[in-house]
Amino acid sequence: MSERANMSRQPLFRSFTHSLFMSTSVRVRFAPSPTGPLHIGGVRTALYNYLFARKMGGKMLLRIEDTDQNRFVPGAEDYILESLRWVGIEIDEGQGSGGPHAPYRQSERKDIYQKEAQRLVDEGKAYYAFDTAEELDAMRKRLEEANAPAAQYNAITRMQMRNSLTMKPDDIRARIDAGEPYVIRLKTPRKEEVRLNDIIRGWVNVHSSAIDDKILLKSDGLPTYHLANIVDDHLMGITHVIRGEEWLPSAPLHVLLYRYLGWEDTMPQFAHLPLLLKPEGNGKLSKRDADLGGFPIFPLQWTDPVTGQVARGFREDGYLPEATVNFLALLGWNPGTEQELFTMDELIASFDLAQVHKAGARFDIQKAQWFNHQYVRQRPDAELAPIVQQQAEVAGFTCSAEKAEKIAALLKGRVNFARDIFNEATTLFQAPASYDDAIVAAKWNEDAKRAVTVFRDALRSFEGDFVADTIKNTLGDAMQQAGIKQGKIMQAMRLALTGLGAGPDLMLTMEIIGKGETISRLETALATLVAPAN
RNA sequence: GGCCGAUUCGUCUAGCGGUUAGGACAUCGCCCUUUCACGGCGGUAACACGGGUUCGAUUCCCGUAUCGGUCACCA
Repeated sequence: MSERANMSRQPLFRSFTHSLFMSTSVRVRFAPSPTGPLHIGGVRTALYNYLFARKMGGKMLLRIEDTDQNRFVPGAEDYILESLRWVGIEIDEGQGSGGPHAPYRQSERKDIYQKEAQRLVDEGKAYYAFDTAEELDAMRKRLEEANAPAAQYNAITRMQMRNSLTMKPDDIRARIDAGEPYVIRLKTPRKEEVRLNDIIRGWVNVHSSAIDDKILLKSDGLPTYHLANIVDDHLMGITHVIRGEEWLPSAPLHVLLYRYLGWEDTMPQFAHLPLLLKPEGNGKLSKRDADLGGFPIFPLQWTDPVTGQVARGFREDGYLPEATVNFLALLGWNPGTEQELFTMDELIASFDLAQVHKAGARFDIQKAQWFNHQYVRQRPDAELAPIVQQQAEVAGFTCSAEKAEKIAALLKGRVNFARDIFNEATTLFQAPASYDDAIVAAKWNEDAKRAVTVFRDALRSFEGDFVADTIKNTLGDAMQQAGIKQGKIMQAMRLALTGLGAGPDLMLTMEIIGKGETISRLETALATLVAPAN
């Protein structure tokens, strides 16, 4: 008795403090299930929660919803934490950060849910059910054959099933004492209109007859999502539940639960976010789309601990966190202005739940690439340099920090991904091993040969700083003296130096490879290339 | 199928009774340039359909269609 009283005191106390804080402080939570890598849609949900929390000066919580022991995947929780950290979502309270409502892992809060479920049973708002999986199947089959509107365990069918509403009290006690497995089901009212005012969607009405007698507590003693999320949101003082649209159909059930648990006056407000859809075709975005389209739908790379299969991640694919966030933020929300590029602080400043779009958004990786392009070109050269340097070293070249920085400056505006800078820069490390045949045929003629020869000679006697400006002057003067129109021979010059017909600024290219290498490449070209037959 | 939700250029979206229906991505063209890009400028391109309400509907209401979600001892 005293133990029981003691147990119920804590939640009551929390409930009281909760209502005190309610009016002054927004508290939101991101509550993923550690069943694998966090989907990019989950990251967006977390982001919207975070933006809202920061905007309102509130708190962002992280709760791990691991009430399904069968679906537990090792490493998934760490993956979630690391993903949020990578995109820059800071957790104020919760798993990994601690806080006054610990533990934040639902599997460690078992007793709390059991007590609340028991309370509902005691108050006649829920009941024990002993039906086996086979009996449930049989019931559904029977109802389907009878063309019942809905094959569900509800106010009508519950009286034909094996539960504490149909069985004798002694029998019930005996079965429980004997350890027979049972679940606790919500006694959903037969006729009742359940209303809910969604921040994004407005009023949503559902008749209770459409809600079945949901299982609240499973036979393994753990709660289902429905019970756990209500109990925790209440105890943790959550003021706004911002989650995916897939929860909208069960939201009325949640309202009912708040009511039955006696917490309706402090019930959080709901906001159901639109879903992320496949780039083309029907349905929601899935891993299959990622494999097919060759793009990531997970924030970080993930290796399945069982199959060893690797799923690509935004981070490993070269997306910058700020680009990922910017892209995600605008997938379903927009401030109504024409601004496209936002820092996290700017997102926070302009974010508004009421402006979240209602319809699902197709996932368009091209837009993500464009955002990445914007952020790559904005990045200081010094920050891009180490990436270039590392790739160069992996490829077997030596590359000074200075050179890497120059390369970054030369190429960052041309690429979508930082790693493509090096891919476009190979001619800056290596003399051409071959020459583009089409360009040779079109541009390598007597004038070109003479131009390259004259320029080489000019460089041999060149003194001073070998930089773009002086190189340009040297080339210009040499061509003028030789009576050659510069425009006519530039592609041949590029061909001689890089073997290619296209590329970044040639003067800067020469500056980066240096005078000696420039002369050497020109000589090699003169020795190797023959003019076409005419 | 029942229930819930949604529906503006190919895509992301602005619009909240009267607009030449705006922006961005993509696409096309032009300019810039030694080239390819980048960048700049410009073009093509949308209110799902049918009824109402209204002097007037992209906007409000009702149907239809289509799409999405959901109907587990998963979240």
